[in-house]
Amino acid sequence: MAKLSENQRLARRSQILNAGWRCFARNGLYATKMDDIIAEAGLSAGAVYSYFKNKDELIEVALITSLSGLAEVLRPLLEQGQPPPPAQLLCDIASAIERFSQRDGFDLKRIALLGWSESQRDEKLRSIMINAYSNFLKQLTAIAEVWKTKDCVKSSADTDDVAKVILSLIFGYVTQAAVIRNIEPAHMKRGLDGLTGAAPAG
Amino acid sequence: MAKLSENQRLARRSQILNAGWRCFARNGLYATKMDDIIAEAGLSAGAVYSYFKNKDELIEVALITSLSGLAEVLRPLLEQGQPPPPAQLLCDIASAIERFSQRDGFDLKRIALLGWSESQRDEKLRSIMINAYSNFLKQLTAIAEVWKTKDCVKSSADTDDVAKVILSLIFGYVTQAAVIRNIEPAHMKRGLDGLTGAAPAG
Amino acid sequence: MAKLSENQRLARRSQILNAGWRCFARNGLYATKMDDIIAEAGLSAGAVYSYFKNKDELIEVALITSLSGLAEVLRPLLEQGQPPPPAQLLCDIASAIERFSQRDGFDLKRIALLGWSESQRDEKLRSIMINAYSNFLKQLTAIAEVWKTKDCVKSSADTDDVAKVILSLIFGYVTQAAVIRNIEPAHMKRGLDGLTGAAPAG
Amino acid sequence: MAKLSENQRLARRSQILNAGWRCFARNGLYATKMDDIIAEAGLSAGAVYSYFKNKDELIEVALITSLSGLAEVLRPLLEQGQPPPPAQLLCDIASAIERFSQRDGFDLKRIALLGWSESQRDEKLRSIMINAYSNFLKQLTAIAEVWKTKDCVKSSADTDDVAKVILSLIFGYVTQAAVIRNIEPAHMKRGLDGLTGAAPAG
DNA sequence: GATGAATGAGTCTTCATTCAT
DNA sequence: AATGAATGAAGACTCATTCAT
Repeated sequence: MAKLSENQRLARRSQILNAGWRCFARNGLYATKMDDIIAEAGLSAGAVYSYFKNKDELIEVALITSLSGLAEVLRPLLEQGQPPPPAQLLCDIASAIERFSQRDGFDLKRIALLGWSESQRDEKLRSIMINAYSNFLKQLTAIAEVWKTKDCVKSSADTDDVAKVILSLIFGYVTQAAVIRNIEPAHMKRGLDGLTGAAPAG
Repeated sequence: MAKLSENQRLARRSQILNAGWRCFARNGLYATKMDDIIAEAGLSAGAVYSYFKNKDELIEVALITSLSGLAEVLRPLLEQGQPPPPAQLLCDIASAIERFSQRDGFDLKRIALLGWSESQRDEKLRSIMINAYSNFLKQLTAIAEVWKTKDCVKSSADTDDVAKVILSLIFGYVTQAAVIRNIEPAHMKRGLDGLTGAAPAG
Repeated sequence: MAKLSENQRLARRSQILNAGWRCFARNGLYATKMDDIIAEAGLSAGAVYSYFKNKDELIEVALITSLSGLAEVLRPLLEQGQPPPPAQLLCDIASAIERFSQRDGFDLKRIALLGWSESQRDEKLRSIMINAYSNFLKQLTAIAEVWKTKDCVKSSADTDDVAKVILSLIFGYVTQAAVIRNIEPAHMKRGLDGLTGAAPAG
Repeated sequence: MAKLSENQRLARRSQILNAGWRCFARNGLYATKMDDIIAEAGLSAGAVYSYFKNKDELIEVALITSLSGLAEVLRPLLEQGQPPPPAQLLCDIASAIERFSQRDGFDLKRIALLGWSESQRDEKLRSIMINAYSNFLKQLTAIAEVWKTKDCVKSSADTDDVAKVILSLIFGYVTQAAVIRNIEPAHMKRGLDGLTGAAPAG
């Protein structure tokens, strides 16, 4: 066969990675066997192993690229100069995650759960996650600053803490949506709205 | 050899379960080998297998009992007639989780991540989780009703949605504390306070 | 099953090692599959792997213990105070090797060839061999000193060089016997006798 | 593409064979992968396979041509009408082997060890070796006859046995030089001289 | 003729589980 | 009841070889 172009190689790699995502989302990291991924990718064992050193690398890349996929999706929401109020932003983020999740059997929320779990035993993965999430936190802190100027956030508040609460809400949404499957973006908006702007919280 | 009393059997079972928790928290569900648990419990393979049918059962019981342990811990906070305002309640819950976590190598937060992850491929486990979490949600809804009477929550709010948001905050706290390790109960309180009771959120 | 005594464990290990020797002698190091050894030992894979970490360790131990077996066999010949003349000693050594070789499908000469070959790519193995062979050389040097006093060796000779020549003769016997299979201990005696004690060689 | 001339084909084949020799000498027969040889030869897999049917053939040809290379080198020493005395001849042969070995990563001594080892499981290879070595033996027998006339060898000696002893010395030199790396051609001369021409060995 | 990507049979190794003692 | 040695099915990975381009 002719030498593959860089683009073709990248496409092949994506094909395998997609197969991995689908299998992992369906069965978890460990119950997924290499043969499952190989069959799902429609390739041979050798072909898969020429793109990924071993199963661990495939897992790692699958988890890490999910993370950057997520960052890509959230960027426009987090970098806008005029962020919507908290409840609306949260709803927008949850919606973006849902949209991203619905592609081709690749469920970002499930992958996120796998990644969090795996990060507890893989320090390298955890440090990559810390890096990615710290970035989100930084962006959320900046947004909280803007919110202060719009009275969405108390002027006395610590914007770092506000950012952590928002990130918690996002993580919690993902978990609840994946595990209990009782929640939609709009619920988050309405619930946070209900909690917000009422009398002082004391 | 003499028949063991019911109490002795129960103690043995706990001993194994504790060993399982420690191993799972340390290494995850799959990287933990039965031999690890056997060694950690200080028993023989045969002994462990006389208390648990197989590894899957041990995993299941470990995850499910964690869940009920958590329920036990949260009960006094969720059932009190006079709940503190949202930010304070959240802080209390996070603190309770931390206290519960610090026991003898058994980290509830890590176990929670494992459970969420595992629930994606084990429907039986997931339905048990749904049951437990639905209970929390019901209790939180009741609390949200009380909050309404205290103006901590808008009178127009849907208390189910408020409950979901509170549960998200708890889940998100657990995730953030386990993965990023950047957060303490007080941050949640201050952050939610900052977000709450400011001008209308629109 | 009951706990095995130290002796039982050692016996089991020998059983596996013997199976390895037979397989290696028959088929070489690499064409021998673990399944061959497992079948030859009459055990299960797991059992074999509980005595040897992996195939490499089994190979290493098989080669190294052969070496010490050889040393055991040669010791009485090399340590005797009154060594026979060179040609006779060589014949005795070759005979001892043959006797050692004929046990139960374990051919020391073939194993030696495998070991020499393998030593070219395994420095650890090579250094163990160097150690063992250096010992032989030392003993042979001492013998050459005795020979000098008996006029079997010129008084002007370097006994280290004499020792190296004797070792060469042993190695060469092993090789020729294993590869060409044209030689017996007596041939070495007669050939060396023919070469020795004639007119000056210079 | 244009058809390659016979000369070009032969050059290509040599190029591959040389690559094989270098790899085999470096890593042994089995740890050397076809990809190693392909890379060392600077060709493509397909190209190599158009010159050699498979790895076994490449191994066989590499070993056999080494053998004839050696014969080529030794011929002038073994066919001369006036052979030097035994110790000197041995030294000359060892020197010739060393000279031959020092070419471009191709170590004849290592290849010899591989060949001996492999001959234990490949009867075809062994019979080719027997053929080549028998030739050496025949030439050495003729030389021993000459030695008899010069009193380097006892007149009563069996020249076949003398030849076998000389071949053993050569094989032993190769082994000792490759494995222990403690020996040079001159040591063999001096050692054999020390052993020779002293008092009757008796 | 040449290429090198793809194949897939073949190996090593692990580990949950059993059961003879 | 308890033990822990033994089992063997299952899974990850390799690498000689092929063949479409």
